[in-house]
Amino acid sequence: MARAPRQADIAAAAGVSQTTVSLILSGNTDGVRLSESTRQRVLKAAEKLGYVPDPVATRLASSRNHMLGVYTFASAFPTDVDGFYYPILVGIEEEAAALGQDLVLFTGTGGLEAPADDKLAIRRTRIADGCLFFGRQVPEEPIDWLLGGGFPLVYIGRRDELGGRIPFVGVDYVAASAAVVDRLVELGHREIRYLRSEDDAPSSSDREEGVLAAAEKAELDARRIVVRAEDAEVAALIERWRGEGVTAVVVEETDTGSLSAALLDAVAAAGLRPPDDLSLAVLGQPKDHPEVSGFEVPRRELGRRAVRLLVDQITASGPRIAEHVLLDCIPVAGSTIGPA
Amino acid sequence: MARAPRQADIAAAAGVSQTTVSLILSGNTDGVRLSESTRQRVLKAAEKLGYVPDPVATRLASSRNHMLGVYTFASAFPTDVDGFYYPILVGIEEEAAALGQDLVLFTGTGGLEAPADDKLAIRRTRIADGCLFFGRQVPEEPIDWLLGGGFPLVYIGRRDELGGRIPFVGVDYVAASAAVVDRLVELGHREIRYLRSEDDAPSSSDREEGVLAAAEKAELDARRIVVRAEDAEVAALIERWRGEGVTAVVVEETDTGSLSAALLDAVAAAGLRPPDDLSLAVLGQPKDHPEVSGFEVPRRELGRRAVRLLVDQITASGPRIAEHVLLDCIPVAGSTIGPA
DNA sequence: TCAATAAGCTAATCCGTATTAGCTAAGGTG
DNA sequence: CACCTTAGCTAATACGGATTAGCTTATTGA
Repeated sequence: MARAPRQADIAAAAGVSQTTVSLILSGNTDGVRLSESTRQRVLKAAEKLGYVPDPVATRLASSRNHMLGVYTFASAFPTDVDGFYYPILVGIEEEAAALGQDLVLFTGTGGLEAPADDKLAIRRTRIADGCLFFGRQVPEEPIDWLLGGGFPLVYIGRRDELGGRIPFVGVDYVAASAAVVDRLVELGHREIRYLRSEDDAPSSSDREEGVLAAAEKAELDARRIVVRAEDAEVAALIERWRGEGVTAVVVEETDTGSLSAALLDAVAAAGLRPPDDLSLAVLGQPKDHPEVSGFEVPRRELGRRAVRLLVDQITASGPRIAEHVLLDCIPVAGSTIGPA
Repeated sequence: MARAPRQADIAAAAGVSQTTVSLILSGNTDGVRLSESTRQRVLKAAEKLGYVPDPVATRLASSRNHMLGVYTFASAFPTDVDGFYYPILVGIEEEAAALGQDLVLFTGTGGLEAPADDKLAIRRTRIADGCLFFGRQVPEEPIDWLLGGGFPLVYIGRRDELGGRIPFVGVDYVAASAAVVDRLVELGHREIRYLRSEDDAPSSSDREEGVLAAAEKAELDARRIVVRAEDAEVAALIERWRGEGVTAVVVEETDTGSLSAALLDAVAAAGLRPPDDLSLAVLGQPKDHPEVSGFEVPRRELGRRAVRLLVDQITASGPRIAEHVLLDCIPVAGSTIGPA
């Protein structure tokens, strides 16, 4: 059971020092000069012995090992919100591969663990050159600790915590949501309702902000527009809105997609057919309903961009600057929006 | 920018040596004795400084880092065979989390790279304590190299290459497929066709083997049973089989699921309604068709089991033995099989 | 001919932790 | 009082590669 060959083994085989081997194998860009013949001898010996640098040792000595961490506060492969995060992961993997980076998925971050374990788990991320984070809430203390230590990290999703020091790649839900309402207004709608969940994730607030901004611009009565509701209450709301003369309904799309699904079901159950009986828009893309108007969240691009930002941070020489990127959504015309 | 505290810093703060700190923080189960007061002093200092062991250094020194590699020969998050491998990954993540292991996804294994890169990428897996492999083909040379070096690895899917030295967790397609045909025979079917793709993956051959075994047991004419075809040819086959008096069709389910989908479409297009007009079984579970008879591949369990086997190998003290595990499929009664 | 230069290489050290061998001082034994 | 325990701790080194300072030999210049 032969051990993996080290630089020292190559050195012995080629009759040089370990230093020489290291210099040759790592490119030797410095002022140190080595003859071409030595170079060849070392390279040949390395090839013959099947040498592969030990990434752990490399990292310890030089602090680069071409590994990016991926830290999710839930499961990296979620089963319940099936498919929502998946395209982001696809984007992450694609870009990481393109940039020659491996991915380390930190597990043990499930709900069972105590926050203390979370702290430890987050610190573990330091084994990688940098780390991507996803999740609703930011555990401020460990993240602050990582940032303070100059550890490169990028959040996926907008994060304003810690005084804006957290670099992130987010989605411009405000603009995209406003655009949807703008379009409805253009089509003559005045009685619009915006249905959102009780949950207070940043992405929800952003959408609401966009909706309200567009409503104010159009001088609609903002107070009547926003309606918070649970899935079960949606059917009753539809009935009420009919009485109020509502001509358009906008609903947010969350990661579980249950609220938009409830709305679509309720509308169908009430016998209303969009866009004739009611205009319908979803702020996001409901699963299995490509015909619904709204916008598409560039999830794959989100992943790719986050990886690029992270690698930029890792390779940046100067003092690190928190970078904040907001990606535009792609409008989806759909067939559920029509004139009032 | 304060550097992360090291054991040496704790040692200085507590007035002891780095060795003492290491012993205390790592549990010190050996014969070395330390007083309770020193213990407390060190622990307090560690707590105060916010010490976290450097995972890289730990690994370099001890050769365990609680990281399991995951090596896929394509993308870890495949977009084309969407969802087929996903449950396996879910299982891997669950079990890894349960066992306190992180996951390293090795990328750069896409189609663009030359085989030489594959070799390098595979060797890179040595950063982890062990590695899981998926994929149709086994790149024998690098795998042999890893095995030869005593590196723990487990394949997902049956692998007979390298003289059976490759540990794996597979699925007993032979038995599951035979069971499906047995059931058809019990119901009185004598003219059965087995539709499979041209592709020669082990999982395909296994299914065929099971089908043929059951056919022979029932003394059916084995030569007429197996039919290899492309998706496009399926419609024509259906027509032919009607003429031949075929009463039951069995189709294999591959990772893309395109062949079974083609068959289901063709049957519907021909106006045949199973199980009355024709009995239909799929050797696996076609996406979005839970009503079809056949069996369910325990994909999540596959992932979980592979992780367990890998961790067993890593922690095994004695000489490593290639372990081969075959999991049973879960029969799916479905509603597309009936009496002949 | 003697020093200055340059070419080609290596010794030594570091990164942070784990581990082994062994040292010291206090207490006990014959 | 010399001898042995034993408790309590540390020096030294390994792990594998990166890096810096500097050491030999030729070669050149005056």
